[in-house]
Amino acid sequence: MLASETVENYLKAIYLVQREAATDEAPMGKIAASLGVTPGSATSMVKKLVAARLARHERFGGVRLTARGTRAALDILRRHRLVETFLVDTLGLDWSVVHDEAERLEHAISPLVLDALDRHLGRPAFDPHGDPIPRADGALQESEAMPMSELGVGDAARLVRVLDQRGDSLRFLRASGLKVGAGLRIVAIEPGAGVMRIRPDGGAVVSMSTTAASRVLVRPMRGRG
Amino acid sequence: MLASETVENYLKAIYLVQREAATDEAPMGKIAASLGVTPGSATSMVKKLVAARLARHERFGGVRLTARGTRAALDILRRHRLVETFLVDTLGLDWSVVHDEAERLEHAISPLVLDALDRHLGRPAFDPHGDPIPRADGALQESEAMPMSELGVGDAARLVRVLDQRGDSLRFLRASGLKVGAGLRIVAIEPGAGVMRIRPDGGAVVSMSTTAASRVLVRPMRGRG
DNA sequence: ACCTAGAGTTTGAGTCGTCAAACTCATGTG
DNA sequence: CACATGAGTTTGACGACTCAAACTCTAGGT
Ligand SMILES: [Mn+2]
Ligand SMILES: [Mn+2]
Ligand SMILES: [Mn+2]
Ligand SMILES: [Mn+2]
Repeated sequence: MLASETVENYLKAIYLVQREAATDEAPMGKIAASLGVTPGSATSMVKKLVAARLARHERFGGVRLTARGTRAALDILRRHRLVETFLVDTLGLDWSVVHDEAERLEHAISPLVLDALDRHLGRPAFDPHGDPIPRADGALQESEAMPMSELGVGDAARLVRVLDQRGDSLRFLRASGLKVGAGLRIVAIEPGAGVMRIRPDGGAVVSMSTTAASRVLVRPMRGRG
Repeated sequence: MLASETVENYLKAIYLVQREAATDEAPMGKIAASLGVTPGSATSMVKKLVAARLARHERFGGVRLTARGTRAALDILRRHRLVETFLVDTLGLDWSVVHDEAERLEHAISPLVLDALDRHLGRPAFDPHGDPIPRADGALQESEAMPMSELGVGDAARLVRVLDQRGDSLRFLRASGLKVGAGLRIVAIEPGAGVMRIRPDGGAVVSMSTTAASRVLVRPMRGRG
């Protein structure tokens, strides 16, 4: 709203980097990398965010959003994920392309349009990738899930979320029958090769690296192991 | 696409100013005014458009888009009007607010999203204000219509288009029952006061200045005068 | 304790789009 | 025909954002 498109992108990037850091601080280099910008650019923008009381930062330390910064980031994340949901559910686009589209559209959505979109979509709680959609008041509840890579041979599970937003990853998953809500079973693990073999319900067995599998979140089901 | 958001706004503005000029040339001052920018800013941007072969211009003369510039402007106009149609038809927003929303969204719509939107809306030919939507190939057909101000007392007509995009004008028209497609009849004209009185089908008589009425386009119907 | 590799910061410069204010031009009225 | 008026242009400056490259700090290993 008050923030420029660039500031919005930084806030969202810092929020996401911060979430995935153990220390809950976003390293400057990861912020820069996630925005495709040099570390120098990130440093100078973070200075502005600090001046605007949206982030805290001390020289050579990590970046942490303030309450206001976090609130703003969640607002942008809400726009992003509602737009993704709209693009898939209403317009029928593939889940592998909507992230990039939403990356631009998220900045052009007014509160009025956002609310109309939310109502039109039936106030969804999750986006097409299983990411939770922050509510209008900023509430965000992550779903209970574990990395698919932690399952054992014979374990059954339901796919609930895909963290990797890269188009080719998403296209591979869709082509394999691994979509949000799908059931699956681990049929083999090759620790030496770093590969696991997975059978989606009603589909053919596919192989994935365990690192790729660690970015796919599942909810285990009781099923004969 | 290749053009920045600012360049897109200039192209669209020049196109629209050019269309309403008798000479088919856009005066620099009108371009500047329609964008809310100083004449100096418009002059320097037009220089860039000329360098990019999107417009032609000679010092102290009018601005005229090249074929490429016109094509680009029509593409932006298509995005703008399809977005407006979506906001009204799909999201249920009021026609008085969608222009400003579309002014931002039009720059964030990729060809992929545009086509999905077009299909979802049933490839509409007109936007909520009755403005024709340029086709994907750049074809644009203006509808046959005359200013309501040129009707005489007793004439019946159908409202086909509203040129004025100002929110309060549109809210007044909607509140009066004067929406696109509505029938109406002129019940009185006061040339001295510059006012005409109109009765929308099934509604109460309302007064409008003839200048306001000249921005409302109608198609006359055979009806007893 | 040192010292180095890597992470982060600073500086200086460049692009884009804007404005204010000084300037130039075209025109039509006296 | 002069010249005032208004339209358009130029200039110089600024803010927002970016990069390359020089610089500085921190941490880990020896
Ligand atoms: Mn973005
Ligand atoms: Mn998502
Ligand atoms: Mn616009
Ligand atoms: Mn319109």
